[in-house]
Amino acid sequence: MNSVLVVDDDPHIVRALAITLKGQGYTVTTATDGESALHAAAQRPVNVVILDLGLPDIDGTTVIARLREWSAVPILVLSARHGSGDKVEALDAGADDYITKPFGLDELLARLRAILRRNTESSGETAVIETSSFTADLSKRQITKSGQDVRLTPTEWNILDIMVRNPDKLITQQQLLTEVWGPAYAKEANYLRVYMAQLRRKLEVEPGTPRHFITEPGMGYRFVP
Amino acid sequence: MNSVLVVDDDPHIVRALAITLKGQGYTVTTATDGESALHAAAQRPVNVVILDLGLPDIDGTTVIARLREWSAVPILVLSARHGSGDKVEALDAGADDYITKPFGLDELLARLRAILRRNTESSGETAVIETSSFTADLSKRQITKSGQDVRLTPTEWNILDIMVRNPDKLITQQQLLTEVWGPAYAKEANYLRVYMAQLRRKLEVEPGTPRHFITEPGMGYRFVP
DNA sequence: CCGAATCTTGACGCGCTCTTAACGCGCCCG
DNA sequence: CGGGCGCGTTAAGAGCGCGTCAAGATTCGG
Repeated sequence: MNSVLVVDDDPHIVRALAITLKGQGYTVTTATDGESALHAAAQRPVNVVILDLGLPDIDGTTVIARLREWSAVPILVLSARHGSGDKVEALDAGADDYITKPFGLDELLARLRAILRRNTESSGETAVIETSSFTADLSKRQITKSGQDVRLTPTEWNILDIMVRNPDKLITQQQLLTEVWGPAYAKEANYLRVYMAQLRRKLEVEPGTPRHFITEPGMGYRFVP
Repeated sequence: MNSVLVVDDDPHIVRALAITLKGQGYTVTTATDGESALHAAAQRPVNVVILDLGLPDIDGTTVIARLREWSAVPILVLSARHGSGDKVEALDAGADDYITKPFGLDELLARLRAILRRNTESSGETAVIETSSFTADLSKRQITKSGQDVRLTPTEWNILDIMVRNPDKLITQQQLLTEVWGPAYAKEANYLRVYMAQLRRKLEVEPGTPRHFITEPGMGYRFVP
């Protein structure tokens, strides 16, 4: 899922971090000097770099600067030095966070989560659902059918949103009614029939014989991509 | 330029930080407890929040969570406690960075710069947006329409900025209102109608039939280049 | 302290969406 | 075989959301 590049000149630290991170579900690549770190980062895109400043060959700040020449990958810096001069230098060179050794593993992991959260949020995951007759982009709130944009009213969109987020799953009428209109309308099955017809007319190839918005008689509806 | 909200229960620290930050060119708002901090953030959008965890009324982690309910503003946490438990809690609640007191001012400023750099980098990928009727240069804050420069008021610009940074994406009215006016104005859909009309009159070829600032009835607006 | 630009606020009309009711059809069950 | 229930379809009135305009309030610069 998330890939991390760990760079430290001490093999023990590298190994300990690698084991911990793998245990958390990260994919881990390692390097013990600046050159191989830059090489590794160029070989395979990573989601975040954990970088020790005290490397044998290149100065840590230089590594950051060289990385920043072509990559915007988040960098989390480790350092044994407590002086604030190093911190300022590293952060201004383009690092995203800075921890001084010795550090708690839980803190490192928390900062890692914070960095990754920021990153995935801003890049905006594109959740796109495709069917044989239309395409739905949930983040853009946009529907396309054979190249043509389809306009949905708010209520239509609410229903579609729920259906599409639960593919192949049966959704009872009460679920839909309470989610869209509120619990007070749980008995108004009429509304559903009207709006399901609207959706089918707008999105199905043959609204008469629906292929994606399936009625399960007596129970509810089912969306099949 | 960049606005900072400083929250700390110690007025001395608040004042010292405010003076330092203003000296760096930031616009500074202050608060000495959680409630007024949330209120201040709701009144007017800020670019970053500096938050002390030890507030007299609300727990710092709760303040973070309440802020995160509606805002993605970066949060830099200060704390007197060194235990890693607090750090993990605050970071997982949605904070972006964490410094323990006492801290060096230069380190604080460096971390602030790192946070703000991240924020503007990720959003400001394409500086220039072109459409069939006008050209927008986000870094220069300049709009050109058929060779002629167009003057936009600050509010007009804020709206255009948000729309243009999210092309083809539907932006709900609440999103626009909270981003531009603050969450306190989330219900004032009137403002949007007025300003959207202004933008269309200034930027669209036919303001009556807009091609770039599209209304999605009942949902929001969409910018299509 | 004054003037201009900008923001806020209210009123009005139009179009669209939601609501609601009526009708026909097919299926299940008596 | 016939009645009832559930579902799909259609249509029409009511209400709401949107665009527009204009005037008062506020801010900002000179």
